[in-house]
Amino acid sequence: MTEPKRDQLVRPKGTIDVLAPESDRWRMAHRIFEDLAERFGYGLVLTPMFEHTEVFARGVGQDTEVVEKQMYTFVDRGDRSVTLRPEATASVVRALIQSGISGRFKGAYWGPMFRYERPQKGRMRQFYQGGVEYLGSESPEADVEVIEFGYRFLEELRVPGVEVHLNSIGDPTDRAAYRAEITAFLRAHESDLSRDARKRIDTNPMRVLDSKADTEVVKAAPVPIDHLGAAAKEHFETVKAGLEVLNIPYVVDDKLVRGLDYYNRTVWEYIATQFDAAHSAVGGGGRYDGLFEILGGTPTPAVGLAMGIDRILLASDIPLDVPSLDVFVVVVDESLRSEARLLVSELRSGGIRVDMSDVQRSVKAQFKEADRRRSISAVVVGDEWNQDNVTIRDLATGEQSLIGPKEIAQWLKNR
RNA sequence: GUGGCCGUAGCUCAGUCAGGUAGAGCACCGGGUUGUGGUCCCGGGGGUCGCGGGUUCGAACCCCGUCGGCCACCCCA
Repeated sequence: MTEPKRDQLVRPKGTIDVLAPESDRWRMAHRIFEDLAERFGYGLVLTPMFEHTEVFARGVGQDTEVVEKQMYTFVDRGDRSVTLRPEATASVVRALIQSGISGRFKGAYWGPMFRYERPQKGRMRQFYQGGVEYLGSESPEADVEVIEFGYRFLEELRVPGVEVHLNSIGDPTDRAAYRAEITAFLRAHESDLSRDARKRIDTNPMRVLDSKADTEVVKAAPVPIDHLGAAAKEHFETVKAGLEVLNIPYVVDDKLVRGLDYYNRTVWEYIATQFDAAHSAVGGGGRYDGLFEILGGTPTPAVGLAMGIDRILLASDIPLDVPSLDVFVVVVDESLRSEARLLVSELRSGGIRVDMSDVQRSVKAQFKEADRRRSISAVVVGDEWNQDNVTIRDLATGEQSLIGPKEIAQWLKNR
């Protein structure tokens, strides 16, 4: 990180700037995400980056960490309380309700999310998520498809050592009975619990299960998966069977509960095992059949996920040294500069990645730049131009030949 | 929000313990090779040592504050 000079302006705490070539990886991640979303049949959903605070307060849950202390909330000039979105699911559901769409709907989104917290690697105040929502279906096949989506995304971005941690937290009716049990258990062990855990006994007892400070105590605690109703139980079994059909490995983690209130039944996280716990969760999702109602819509079953792009790129093995140009045009004779410019323009129109120097420089310097820019080839415009030829050099092998300018595209295809 | 470590050139860092007005490698630019990169050699540009204040004849170095980064907790993406 570069430090600011005197009056220099710097970015806000917990935000990042991403420049090339590092941003090449972001571009690639975005392309893979969009491509995957299209292959899976998810249409693009655009929603505002801020909402009326109420959308998240109600949607995410009043007693969640996110709403209690992480929201970027402010009052705008019209005296409305608005909040920078800490996640997108509540927004997408709000949008669906507002546009009056009902029935099956598959949508994908990509963009920045905001949570006010102490930054650390893989945990920023503005971070990026790509996610999909599968709305209007209570079928376990929808759960399986969404889980597969995230798994393939991580596969295509070459994230090693991914584990799918899977659990079911049941339906609200199952949870009422369960809540009484977990509360009683926690009360009985109250003296051994961390302070934070004790505070949660009344507000959100289930979340004590994944508190790292309380792993010992919680080992013997009752877990939601043992308290599923018949319907939720069957749903979960079908989801597991569906994953097996697709050869998607998973581990059932009966302590996995997620931090947002709207989930029911299936919940899961993708864990990058190469990392410590702090930022090993690179994505996660769950079923949220109750959210439409919470936000004032008609009850609609739904399942969705969010992938943490920042963390995924930290874990990804996608290399940086892929070629970023097909051709770098080297101008030998300044009198041919305009011709070279036109050649660059035509090649670009033909879909080829091309660049050249914007000022006169030595041939050596231009070749150096071609190399530094990770170009596949260098095309020399010099004396040979008068015979309607250019010299094209393969920068990896050093081989070069004389070809006509129109043959460049073909040369690239053949190499 | 709590606790700890750290901030010197674009990057990675040395110099801080024993105060005397800044260094290396890499990167960048130019030349050696007046039309050929990735190797080599030579040269060059670039820093009021994160910022502010204090102590001192003198501060990158000592003290205080502040901003930022990293790590753990918390929680999650």
